[in-house]
Amino acid sequence: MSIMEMQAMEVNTTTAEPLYNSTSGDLLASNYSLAPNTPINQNVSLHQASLGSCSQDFSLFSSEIESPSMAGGSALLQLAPDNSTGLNTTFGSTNLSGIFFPPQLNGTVNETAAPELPDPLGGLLDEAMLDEISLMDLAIEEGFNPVQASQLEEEFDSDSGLSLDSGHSPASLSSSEASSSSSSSSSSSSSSSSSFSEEGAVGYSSDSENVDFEEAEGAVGYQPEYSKFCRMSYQDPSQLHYLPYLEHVGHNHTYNMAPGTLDPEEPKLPSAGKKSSKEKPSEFLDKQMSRDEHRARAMKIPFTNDKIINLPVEEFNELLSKYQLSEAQLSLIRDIRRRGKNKMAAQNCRKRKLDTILNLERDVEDLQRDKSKLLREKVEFLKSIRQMKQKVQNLYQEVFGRLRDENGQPYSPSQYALQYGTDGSVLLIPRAAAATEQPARRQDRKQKDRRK
DNA sequence: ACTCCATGTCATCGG
DNA sequence: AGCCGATGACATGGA
Repeated sequence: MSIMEMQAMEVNTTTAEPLYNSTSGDLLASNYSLAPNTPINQNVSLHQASLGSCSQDFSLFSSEIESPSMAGGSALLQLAPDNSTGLNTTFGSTNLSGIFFPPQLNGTVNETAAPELPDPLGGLLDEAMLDEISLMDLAIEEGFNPVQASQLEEEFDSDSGLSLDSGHSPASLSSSEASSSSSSSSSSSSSSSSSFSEEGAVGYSSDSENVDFEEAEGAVGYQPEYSKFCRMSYQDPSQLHYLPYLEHVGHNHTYNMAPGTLDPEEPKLPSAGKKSSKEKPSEFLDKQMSRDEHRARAMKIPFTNDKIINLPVEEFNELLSKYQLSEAQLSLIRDIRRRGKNKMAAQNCRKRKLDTILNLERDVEDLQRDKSKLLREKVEFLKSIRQMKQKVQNLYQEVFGRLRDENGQPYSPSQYALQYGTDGSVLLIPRAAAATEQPARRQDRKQKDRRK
């Protein structure tokens, strides 16, 4: 309704108050009735006007029409409404000529309308049309199209709006995968094969104690959702049992390493058997080991890389204190611990980043749905406004066409127009006056008209 | 040969 | 001051 009011104001500069004060969207749809306290008045020029034969079935106004003689020279024709509540409306001081003056009326009356007279209602309707056009332009411009709208409408109809189908949500899928991953990683401790297991778990598994995965898990606190982006090895935990040895195959990151720490057993040549099927078992096991594991073995570190990496600080220091280790060994152990922890941190960081992207994409989808829904609602509102305006126009024609002057003649729509008063009255005023009247002078005009 | 992707690693920052 | 996690940047190797 505010849109309509604004549009009406754009056309009728004299409009100062809401045309309607109704919360009902179909305020004019039920019938053309006025609330009991909204009499329609005519100004003095209609002091002998009558509604003629319209009283019997004219639902807008009751047949109770103030007698011209009763009003005397300053007749204020009161068109008492019936008691219908269909239009519980307070008519403001609105120039009805601007809103209601029907363009068709110009051709239906005997008197010729002035050519300079505007066609306000038609303008309003055109404006509404323009609104829709501009809306559609906007919609198309921003990715909204009727096909999409219809699809969305079906979607909303079936899905009650914006909530995403959790069954289709990557989050739900990924969360289940995440849980399975978690259980997988925790249950794979005996095999030491999870990609979460880190180097220590993979490296010395053949000749050292099993990995304590409870500790390892304690170090990995983040259990993010698995997303569609997660094409990393831990996306499908079930595969981790079969492919752990591939995790570090061929990776030969030797930068930042002191030459003396290079593991002689570490495979350095890219041509050294790319096909695992042709490798000896010892080479196969070697390739399961990370570089740090090779280094640790070369430096004869007496405990697993997994412990080096995952033990709490106190236990780690306690472990170191139990052995007599050279400075090179201690340095390597510290590097192994640092790299191992950072490797886990990097994995978690990447998973977090992917999840963030996924969540943002879902947010974008939600917002796009919101936007599409609002656009469709706007279209519907504009349609409703257009229909209401049409009904108002019809009402205006009907009311105006049934008014009669003292001679029983209809009023010329080119010379007279209906106008709302601030007190809820409706005045019939000369068109020239209606066109030039300023809101500030409205009361004066009313008085002046009454004196006519 | 080249690109893309996953991963490891380092440097750095902030708690 | 040192530890530690987070993260950007870079390197590396596989597909």
